[in-house]
Amino acid sequence: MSISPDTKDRILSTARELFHSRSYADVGIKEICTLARVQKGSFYHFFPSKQDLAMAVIDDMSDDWAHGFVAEAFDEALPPTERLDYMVDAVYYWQKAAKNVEGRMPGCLFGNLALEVSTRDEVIRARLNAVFAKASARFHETLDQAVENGSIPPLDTEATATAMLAYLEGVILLAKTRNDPEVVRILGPGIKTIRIELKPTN
Amino acid sequence: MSISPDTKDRILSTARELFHSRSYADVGIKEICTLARVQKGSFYHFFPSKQDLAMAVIDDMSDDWAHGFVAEAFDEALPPTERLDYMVDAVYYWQKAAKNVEGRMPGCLFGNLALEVSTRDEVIRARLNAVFAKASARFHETLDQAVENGSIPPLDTEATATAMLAYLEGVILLAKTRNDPEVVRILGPGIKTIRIELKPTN
DNA sequence: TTGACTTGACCGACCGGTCTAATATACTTG
DNA sequence: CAAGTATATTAGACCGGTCGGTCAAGTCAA
Repeated sequence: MSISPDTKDRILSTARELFHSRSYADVGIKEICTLARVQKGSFYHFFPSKQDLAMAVIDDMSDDWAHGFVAEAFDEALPPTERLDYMVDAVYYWQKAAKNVEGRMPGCLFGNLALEVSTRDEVIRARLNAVFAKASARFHETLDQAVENGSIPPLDTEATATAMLAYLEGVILLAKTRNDPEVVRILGPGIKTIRIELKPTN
Repeated sequence: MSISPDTKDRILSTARELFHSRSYADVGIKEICTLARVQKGSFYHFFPSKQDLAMAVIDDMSDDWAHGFVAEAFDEALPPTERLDYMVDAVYYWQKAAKNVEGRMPGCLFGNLALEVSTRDEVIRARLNAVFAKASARFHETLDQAVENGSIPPLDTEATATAMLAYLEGVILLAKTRNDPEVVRILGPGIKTIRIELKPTN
């Protein structure tokens, strides 16, 4: 078989799909290799361990997000409130599409991995935490702008931003457990009502 | 060795601890047996499979909750708003205590299992869904009473109840990823601000 | 010729689960 | 009560399969 320049990419995207639609522990390297049409030796040429693969998958998807629908959702041209709507809609349509293809709602890869491995693997946990921190920062900017232009009353924008991210993850968790993307559509709008008040600065 | 009448209970509580502090896939039956001081033959005498064990663990913990702090939190004697505070506080102190003992925040067993196995195991997924439905029902009652006694304006109590549960799970997810129970204390109060409006009944 | 990449056999450890034999308890009799 | 029997429980060796990971021998392009 000839050398294909995209071997690493094939491994990465295959692993990403499998980890997302099942779980970290449930997907073996052998299975990834088979689906990616790669031999084990090649795999370990590119990734020293399964843990390294997981890190690469996380980075890969995080980048895709940052340059994909997250960038669109948090477009500075959009009014702050609409950005939240956009985000919820994007999650809804994404999960719905995924369910139509696979029959099951995969949920959020980061959330899935976080709950599965963060008590066992400090390195992965830290990486996932960084991804969440970045996501939270986008909400934070949005809220700061909303407060600045007066569209919402002052509040603890940093805490509320994190709260909104938490809410989104929680909604996805429940929707996945119900295997019903409609949960996202119904509960999603609630994200705009979350408020954490400023701590009195005395 | 003598026959001990609580073999099944030992297996159950050991499995519960291990599943909670690690994950379903990461904990083997052999390890459970060793810690519970039980032989494999005995294990499979009481539980036909690992899946059955998981179901039993879920039921076990669900019952403990229902008769434990959930019953206290949703005590009808408490004003509805205080019940939400109680719930958040309980989660906070519980997670904090667990972290002090084990060094890591275990999060919510149900949430953990839901994200790990619900794409692979319909039976467990359905059971977890039922547990969430029961929890959501408690929030629902609470909100109905709050609306009834006028302490909050009318809203879609059913959807909001689910949204609150989602928020709680999301907060726990983020806290676990940060391995910091303080996240629960800081974001927790936000649960009372979540509102999902009634759909216009036309 | 070098070095990146591929091949696929191989490794020990562990997985969930099975099985037979032993043992303790409970139930039935005389 | 004693003896015998059925049943519940325990003991632990054993099974095929899979796990993450290794390795020596190639194959290719530069």
